[in-house]
Amino acid sequence: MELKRSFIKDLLISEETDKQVNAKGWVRTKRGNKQVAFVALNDGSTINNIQVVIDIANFDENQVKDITTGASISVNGTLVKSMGQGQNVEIQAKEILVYGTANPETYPLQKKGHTLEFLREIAHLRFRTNTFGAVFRIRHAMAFAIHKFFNDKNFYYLHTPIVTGSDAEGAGEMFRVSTLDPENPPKTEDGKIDYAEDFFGKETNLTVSGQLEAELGAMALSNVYTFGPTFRAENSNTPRHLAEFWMIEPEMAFYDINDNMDLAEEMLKYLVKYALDNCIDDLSFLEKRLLEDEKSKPQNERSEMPLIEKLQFIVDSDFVRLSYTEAIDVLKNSKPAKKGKFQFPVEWGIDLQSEHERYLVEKHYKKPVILSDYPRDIKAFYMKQNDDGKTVRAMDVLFPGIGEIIGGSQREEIYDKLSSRINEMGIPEKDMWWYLETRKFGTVPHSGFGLGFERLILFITGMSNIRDVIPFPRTPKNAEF
RNA sequence: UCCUCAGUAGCUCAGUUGGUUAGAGCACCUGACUGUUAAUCAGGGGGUCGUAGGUUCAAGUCCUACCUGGGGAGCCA
Repeated sequence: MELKRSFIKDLLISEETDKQVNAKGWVRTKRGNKQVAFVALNDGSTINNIQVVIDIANFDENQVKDITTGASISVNGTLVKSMGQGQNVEIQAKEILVYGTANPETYPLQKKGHTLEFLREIAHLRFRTNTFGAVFRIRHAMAFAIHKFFNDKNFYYLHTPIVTGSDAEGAGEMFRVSTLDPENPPKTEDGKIDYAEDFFGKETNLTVSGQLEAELGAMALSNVYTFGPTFRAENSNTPRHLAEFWMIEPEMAFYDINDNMDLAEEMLKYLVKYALDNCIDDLSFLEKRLLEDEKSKPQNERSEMPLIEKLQFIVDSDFVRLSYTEAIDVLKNSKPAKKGKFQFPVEWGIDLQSEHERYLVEKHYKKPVILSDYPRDIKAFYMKQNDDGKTVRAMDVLFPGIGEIIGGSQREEIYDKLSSRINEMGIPEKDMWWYLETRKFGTVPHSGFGLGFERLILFITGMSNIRDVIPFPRTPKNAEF
């Protein structure tokens, strides 16, 4: 009789021993001697392996030889209490089917640790390691939690376009989308490429943000959010940037900047708590990994607290809120400013540098910080202007170790003010007619923000390079897999 | 894009002021071991020293350019 396949996650907590079970998965290691072999089997359902015990006398010798690290097998056997230490239950194997072998001489994964840089070169196999298994299970849990959070609050998931003709936002360099022959594109009379001949009849690009379209949705559905891929063709080579990344962008009608900050703080705490409540095995593993990793670092480069404690701290603490202007005062009176330790001098009107943000979050407040009301001249055209004529209702959430995890604002809902700002910044108004019309017909105060999904995952997993929290990273000079 | 460090066996690394046949640990293969937990013990195979030039009697080692990766910065999420 065919046994129904059980997930290892469920077998490991099962009380029903002496029962016939089937498990399928990939071999992590095999140990043993001539009489008995111990196979650690993993199927991705949990970070933990189940031990399969093989009495070699009962099996074909060649078959046992094929069961090596990386091989895929199906095991029928008895779930029994383990005689050895280190696990509660194990499977006493009766029948084993080898689906696919993995030549030990060429299979690149070993039981001993690999560097993350090496594993990135074999991204097709790195899912099979403990670290990446944990990271991608957590990534899934966070995606699910985001939908749950918004659904429970009456937000609608809005699908904004990936291919966009709007190039007005200025969020970054864009990837062109075109079906024209790159060798011999059609030209206009003055010798320029004639995009009227292109697939969409105009220049199109991959989206840099779904915000403007999300605003349109919020002007009828009240609360919407987007959660999709976003593309930036910036030549950024850092552990915090990707050319293709996922972004969550809620947009809320009738929200002012304070409502916006409340929502951002509530959402981040909800997500961190969800991870603590649902991914504790994976988080514990990542915490140990991180501690091990940091042993080789000097004291001042190590984390202030272990991963799980850090996450709990986020859930328990109130985020510090202060205005840009107040932040500048704090920075000016800080020790590093007085001792001339900042590389970039602090002056009202500058865009804060990472060293300034890090000082505020990691040294001064030692908590997440929400900065608001930035100078108008360093922020985007759509942000609501304050009455002082100098600042706009922007807000950034800064996290320790990550920097800016959320950027958002109250939007300018007054037609004349928005229109004149668009003109001041030299954006062609004719391209923005649809955006401006929402301010003509039933405009309302509204707000929204963008959360970089991978930066959230970085924070929650404690990983340090953003290329290790997305399955197949897209970065300058790299689109392998 | 800028600054900086690195690239030596499948992996992680050592390799002295330039000097004989380039080393180690792990992995892998063979053998030993009746319950292992990164199993253990003995033996074995495995290298165009990132690529291309150059200096020198002699280059893994020095010089130049390029490629790739790490860390930092800018742009940002």
